[in-house]
Amino acid sequence: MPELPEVEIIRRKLAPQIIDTSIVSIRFRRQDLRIPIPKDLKKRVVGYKIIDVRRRSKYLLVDFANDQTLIIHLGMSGRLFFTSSNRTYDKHDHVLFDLSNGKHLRFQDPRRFGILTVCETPDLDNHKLFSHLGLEPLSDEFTGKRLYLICKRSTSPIKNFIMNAKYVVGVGNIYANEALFLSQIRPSRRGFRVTKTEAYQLCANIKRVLAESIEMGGTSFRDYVDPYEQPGLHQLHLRVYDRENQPCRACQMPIKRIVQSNRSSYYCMNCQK
DNA sequence: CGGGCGGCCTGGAGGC
DNA sequence: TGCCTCCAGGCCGCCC
Repeated sequence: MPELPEVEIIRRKLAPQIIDTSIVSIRFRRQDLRIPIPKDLKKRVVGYKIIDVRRRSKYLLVDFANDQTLIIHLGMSGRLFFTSSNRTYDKHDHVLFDLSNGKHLRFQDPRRFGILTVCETPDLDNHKLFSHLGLEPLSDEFTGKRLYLICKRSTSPIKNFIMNAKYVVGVGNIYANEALFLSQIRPSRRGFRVTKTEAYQLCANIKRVLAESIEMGGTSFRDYVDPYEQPGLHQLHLRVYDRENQPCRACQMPIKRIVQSNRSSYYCMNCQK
């Protein structure tokens, strides 16, 4: 499941291969993703030079020289990878891009929670999918001080809070659990009960788990692979996520699983208060 | 108005 | 081996 680190890895590996090329043709096999793929997408991007590949939250952004930006979201099960032109189709290969440098990219997404759309580059921040988005966790604007100031006002559980894209983007279930473990805070603790010191630690630990995962090539649970279809290694280093009843890596107590807002939360009863 | 939660979607796992 | 149920989860939209 691609969260911020996985999307960032895809961006880094894709960028040097596709910047300065253009899309020669696009073939759609299915257009009914979470949002229907716009009918005029081809017309807006085919034939124009790719000038940048960016990331905002879990969205991958491909900028074209004609001021159009292709917006790609991988949802839960999406994959974007290079392939040979004669490879047989998987039933979930929905979109195929042929590039001017002879490479071919496929967008595959069994669950179809993904998004493929386009907008005028200058309008991106006002786009419906982007206008409400909060801070980038790896940016310098995301600080312990700011995290403390906003979570102080929140009555909701801290885990829900750090997963809320309105405040900080890109932190999904895996990394929220991991960062709270490192910060020794239980996921059920209310935002306003997090102290200033803890908020500073939580901020640092969110940055730390995201950066660690990027270094290890991301977390590959079920679906994630990079553009060369290689899985990451971070799943081997998870401290609490998906480790119910397994010993805590710090104190050996069995890891506990609870459900919050229909999502599994994992924590150590002994280490996290 | 903050925020909880249902629903979208499919494959895989587990129970019987 | 097959059928059923449940679960995974990002994100919008609904609703309290």
